[in-house]
Amino acid sequence: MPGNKMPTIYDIAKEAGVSYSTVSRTLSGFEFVKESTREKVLAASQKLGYVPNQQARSLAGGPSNLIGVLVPTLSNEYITQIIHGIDDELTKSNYNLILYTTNRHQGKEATYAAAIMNGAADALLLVAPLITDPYLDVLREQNFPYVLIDQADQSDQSTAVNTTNRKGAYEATHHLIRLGHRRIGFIAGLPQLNSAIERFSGYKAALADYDLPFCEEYVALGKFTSGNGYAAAQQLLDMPTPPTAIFAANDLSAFGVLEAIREHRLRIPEDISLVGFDDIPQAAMVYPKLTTIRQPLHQMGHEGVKLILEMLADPAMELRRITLDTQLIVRDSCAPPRA
Amino acid sequence: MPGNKMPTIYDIAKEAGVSYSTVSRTLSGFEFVKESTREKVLAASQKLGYVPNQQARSLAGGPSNLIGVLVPTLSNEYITQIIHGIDDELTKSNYNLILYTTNRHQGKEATYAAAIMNGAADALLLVAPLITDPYLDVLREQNFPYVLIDQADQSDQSTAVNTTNRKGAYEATHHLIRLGHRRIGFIAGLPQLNSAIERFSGYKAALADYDLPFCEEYVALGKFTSGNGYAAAQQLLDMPTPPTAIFAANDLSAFGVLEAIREHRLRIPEDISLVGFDDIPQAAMVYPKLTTIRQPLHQMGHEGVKLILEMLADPAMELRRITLDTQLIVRDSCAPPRA
DNA sequence: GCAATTTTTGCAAGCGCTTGTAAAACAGTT
DNA sequence: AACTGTTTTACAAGCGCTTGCAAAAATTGC
Repeated sequence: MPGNKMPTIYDIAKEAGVSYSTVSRTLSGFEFVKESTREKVLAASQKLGYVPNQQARSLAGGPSNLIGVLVPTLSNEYITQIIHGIDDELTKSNYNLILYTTNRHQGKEATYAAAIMNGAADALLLVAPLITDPYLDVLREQNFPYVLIDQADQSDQSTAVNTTNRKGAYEATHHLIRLGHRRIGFIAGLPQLNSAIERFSGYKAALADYDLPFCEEYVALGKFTSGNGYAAAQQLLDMPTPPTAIFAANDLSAFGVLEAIREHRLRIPEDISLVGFDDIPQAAMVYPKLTTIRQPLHQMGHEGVKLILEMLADPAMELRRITLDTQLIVRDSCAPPRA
Repeated sequence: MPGNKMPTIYDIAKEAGVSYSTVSRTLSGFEFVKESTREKVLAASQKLGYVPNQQARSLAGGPSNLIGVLVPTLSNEYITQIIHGIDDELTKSNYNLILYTTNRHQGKEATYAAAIMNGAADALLLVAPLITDPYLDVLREQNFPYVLIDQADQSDQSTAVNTTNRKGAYEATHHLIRLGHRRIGFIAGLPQLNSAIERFSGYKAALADYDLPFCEEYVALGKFTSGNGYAAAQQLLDMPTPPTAIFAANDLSAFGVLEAIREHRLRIPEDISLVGFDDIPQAAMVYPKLTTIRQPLHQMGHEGVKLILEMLADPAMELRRITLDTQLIVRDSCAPPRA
């Protein structure tokens, strides 16, 4: 609102002795501008310290050079890391990032999506969105470029970046089985998220493959937060015959489990083993260091950006789906069960 | 760019049977609109699913409803936490957040500032900026609303949110002295940052107050990163008579110190004590849990936003400076020195 | 060296909105 | 019922930029 007198293309047109449309042309696309003219314009804009007004540019039909990033929350380092990856990759382009956090008011995702399509950004990156909302359809109908990160839509109609959630969970469980555990608890994630569903499925598959019974009682809802993970673990630990190992669907809930185990005066990994999922930075810092399934968080951000940039360059780009590999990271939180 | 046909105020004007400026007036400011008219307009805009076009609005002189947040990097949880606080508080208002990361290209801060003043955002929140750059002056000259978070400018001419860095560092050092340490190493932060300077100053003051000599050799440059903290600690630990305690100017570098200590096969806190600064979430999760000085990271974000919102509401607001209190958090990384 | 091209430039219109100003509608007075 | 004084609405202009179209300049071929 203040910003007294920034130079406009008119100013630099006058300075360079050309018309404003010539200025516009040299500055944005470079169609048919004589080299000498271009230089004059560039010099003038340099001299006056010209900075294009994005609002005007985008209003007039140009790009806003903004990519919207929609995240559920900022309180989870898993999200933060992905954003970090996005930001890294975006910095290489000349797009900027506009961040929307949806956790508080729900239903806000749809509003945001509307605002974004209304020119606020050129494209949208959705990080772990709740897919139940119908705004995806709107985006798709309008042919607005977007990519899903860590959440595929059931209908398979969106370009998305995912990881091998099921396989990862399978490996985590298998790791525990291999160590000799037979009573393996599972702290489930938010059932609205595909990743949570797949991890659960991986857990069950491993159990089945090794002829271990699946017990409903060994499953508790952690909702991907450490608070709920703590509560869920309490529930498991208070059973008459508690599990000898726990696989938490994400690191954050694993930290809650850690806390609960400690309160029960049990030692890790001697008394009980624990595996997480995500490998957020803290996982390597807690004591004992957490064995977990690594998701390439940064890379997920990178790939998402690359995809969106491609879509922007080629609006007719066909649907794409990238699945990144997860990896078992063995650290100090697992051991064979007590004899 | 796609987004076929979003309804505009013209559409809703037609629908409501009033002129477009009436629509504009009821939708933004509410000056003198008859109640019945307002209702008609609101109903129409509801019906058509109208979403204002921010670009146009701001171009025409209205606010963009965007707050720019300029951060040096996203790889430090200390920054992330502040952003989190900012975001929380912003969500309550109806501003959105546009994020600029400056780490990669340097000198980018100035470019960003220019773009922002050029209408990209209504105000600017600068988190721990390097104050050497001259763009602050530009902002001030143009009377553009901004607030500094965790970095006061020397000239005391900016509204800012700070913490008691000096006092915190003093207390950290004092804590160590009280435990009986006499050789206390210091891992310094980035000397361009005021916080680093003040923490150094607090360290020296405590030494002086308790008649401990200040030794240049006990000071190593950690630059606020864990990698550099590690290297700095190596340097200290390899001295003929190494310190019995180390005060790291931030938690991140303290983590590096932790690593280095471990490699030297020393135990914490038995062989050597360690204090950090910031109290990022990891501090409570590492082993041993880190004794540190807490900065109210979230709150810093909150206060910053509150200030900026006030400035936006009252452009003539006088300069303001808020200093939040730090707090010594005693955990498990300190003990008296060996006999 | 001139017409026919082709490249380059300039003008006008318009993106969706705000806002100053003028006109219209309404009230309250005599 | 005419006249003020208000409240409410409509019109026009313009924010800074892009872009289609037409005019101007440069280039080519003969």
